[in-house]
Amino acid sequence: MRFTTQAEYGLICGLHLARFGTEGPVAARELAELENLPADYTEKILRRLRQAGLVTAVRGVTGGFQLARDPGEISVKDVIDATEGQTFEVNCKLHPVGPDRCGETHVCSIRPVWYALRERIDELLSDICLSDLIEENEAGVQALIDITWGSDEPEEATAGR
Amino acid sequence: MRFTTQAEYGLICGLHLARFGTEGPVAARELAELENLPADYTEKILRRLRQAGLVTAVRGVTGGFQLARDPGEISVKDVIDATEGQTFEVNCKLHPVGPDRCGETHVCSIRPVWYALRERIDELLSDICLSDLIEENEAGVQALIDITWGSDEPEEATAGR
DNA sequence: CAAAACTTGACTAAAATACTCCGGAATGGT
DNA sequence: ACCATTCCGGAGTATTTTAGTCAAGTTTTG
Repeated sequence: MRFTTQAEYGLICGLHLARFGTEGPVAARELAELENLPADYTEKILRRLRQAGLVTAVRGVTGGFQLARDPGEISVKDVIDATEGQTFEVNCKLHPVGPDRCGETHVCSIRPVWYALRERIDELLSDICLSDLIEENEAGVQALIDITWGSDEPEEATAGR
Repeated sequence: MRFTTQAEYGLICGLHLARFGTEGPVAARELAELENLPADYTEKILRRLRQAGLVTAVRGVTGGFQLARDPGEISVKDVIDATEGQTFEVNCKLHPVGPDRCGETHVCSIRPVWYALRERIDELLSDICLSDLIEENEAGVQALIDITWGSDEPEEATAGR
């Protein structure tokens, strides 16, 4: 499983606005151009961020988008929820194997695994906010996450597969 | 994002074999029938589990599938890796936004988030094995996961056994 | 009032998912 | 020795999702 481009683009947009949107709104087309994203699609994604209340839009010739609140108050989870609807979808409801098997009444030992996973995913992603990622400092972010969440085992080398 | 049916079916198959495959192999068709899964698709998924070395296959009229090792030695991650290839795919390589932006050389503050997420997902899923889920005891599994991984808030811990 | 920007929603192409199907190749029971 | 039953591998297909475009409209500024 993976996140769609909407999550990724949404994050890129959010970060762009965190970086360059402090002095007035940034136009969608301009953002797309600077970040090398497809223009129309970017516009659509910014709209979703607005609908979720993460950014505000200003119309008119000097218009554009701005973060609705402090970058420290917008988490990665917020952005993904806005663009994809949710971080991790538990299949039980929307994609049940069978109505009998996956119904609320039926006991299923697999279900708690998915719910636990979602909890842990959301835990991590709501703890990382745009302000943490604002600097183009990959090692810094890495260190921040490691400090907060720990890598239980002394990791060897690096992030490769 | 969500897991595909292959992950879910794979887990169901694994659990079925853990439950009923102790005395000789279980035929794919029979398993599918009992678990209410599409027969041909189930066969395909069992084949994947075999290719990953999680189950063994026996041909012939009394043939079928069996777990290749103890249910305590097969994790949920093992099953998902076998069926889906991996648990969480970091887009950077296979679905890059742009070759420039996502290349190894380019610095990206988002990347460590995805790698950290994958680590945490794998941590949880490799710690849960088929033997943990063998009983149709949802509350028990819930409790087990809570005990091992904690729900930070020590509340409502109905230690159901 | 015209240009530039957001808004909505329909539309399309490509990819992934969720299957089926078929022609083998083993194998065990009769 | 047959042959029904099973696994094996891969091709094929229908549906859904993703990724992105487009057109018509509204708001705002110079």
